[in-house]
Amino acid sequence: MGRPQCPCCEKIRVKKGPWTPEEDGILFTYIQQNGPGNWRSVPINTGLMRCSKSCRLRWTNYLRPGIKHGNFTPREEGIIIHLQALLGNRWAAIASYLPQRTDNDIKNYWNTHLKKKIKKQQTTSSCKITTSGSSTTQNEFISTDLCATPSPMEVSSSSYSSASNYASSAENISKLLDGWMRSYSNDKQLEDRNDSGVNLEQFGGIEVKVDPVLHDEFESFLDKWLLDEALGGQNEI
DNA sequence: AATTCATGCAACCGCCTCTGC
DNA sequence: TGCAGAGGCGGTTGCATGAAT
Repeated sequence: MGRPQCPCCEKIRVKKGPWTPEEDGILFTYIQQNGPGNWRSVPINTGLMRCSKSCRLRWTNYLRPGIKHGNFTPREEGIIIHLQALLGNRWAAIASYLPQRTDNDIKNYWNTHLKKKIKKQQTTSSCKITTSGSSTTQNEFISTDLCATPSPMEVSSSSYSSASNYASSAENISKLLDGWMRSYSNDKQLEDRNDSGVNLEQFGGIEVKVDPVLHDEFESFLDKWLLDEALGGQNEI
C-alpha cells in the first residue's frame, strides 16, 4: 500500500485533513501547559491522532499567539520583496523579520500575490520599473534585483555555506531593515504627501516609501554584498 | 439559478539539517 | 566518525469559496 508519510506515523494511524476546533483546543491547551517542543510526545500525551509534524505545523502556522492572518500591509509587502530579492525563497528567514507572520503565510502571499504582480510589472515594463516620483539613479537599484540579477543566495549558494558568513549577512540585513522599518513608520505620517522628500518606489507594482538616506545605505550594502559575491568570497574569515 | 473557473489558504510530502548516542 | 531519530523547511496539492458566465 502507500508509504507512511513520515517515520513517526508508522506506528499509529494518523488523521489527515483540516483540524477541528476540538483538536485545536487540545493542542493549544497542551502547548500552553508544556510549551512548544518535543513534538514527538504531543500526539502521545494528548491522544490526538495526528502526526507530530502536523501538530507542530498547526501550532506554528495557526495556533501560536500573536499570529496575524491576511491583509498584508504595503510595509510588509516591501519587506518581503526586499528580503526575497536578497535571500531567495528562504521563507523562514524572511518570516523572522515579520514576527506576526508565518513562513507559510509569507510563502502563500508571495506565490499568490507578489509573484504575479512582479511578473506583470516585468512584462509590461520590460524590466524598467519606474518610480512615481523623480527618476534619479538611486531609485533604480531594486529593479535589477527584481528583473535580472539573481539573488545573492542564488548567485552562489555555496558562498553562504558558512554559517558565520550567513549570520553576519543576516545581521546586516536586520540592521538595515530595522532602520528601514522605523523610517517607514515615520513616513506613514506623510502618506498623502509626495513632496516630503521620501521617494515613492514601485516594487513589482507596489508602491513603497523609502527614506533616501536609508535607501542609499541599503544600496551600498547591496552593492558591497554583490561585489563580495563576484570576488568569490576571497575575504572569507 | 446552475455551472464553470479562478483564487487563496491550510495542510501534506519529502528532503535536509541538527543533535545525541 | 557514522548512524538514527526528530525537527525544520520549501515545494506542492487539494479543498473551500467567491466571481464570472
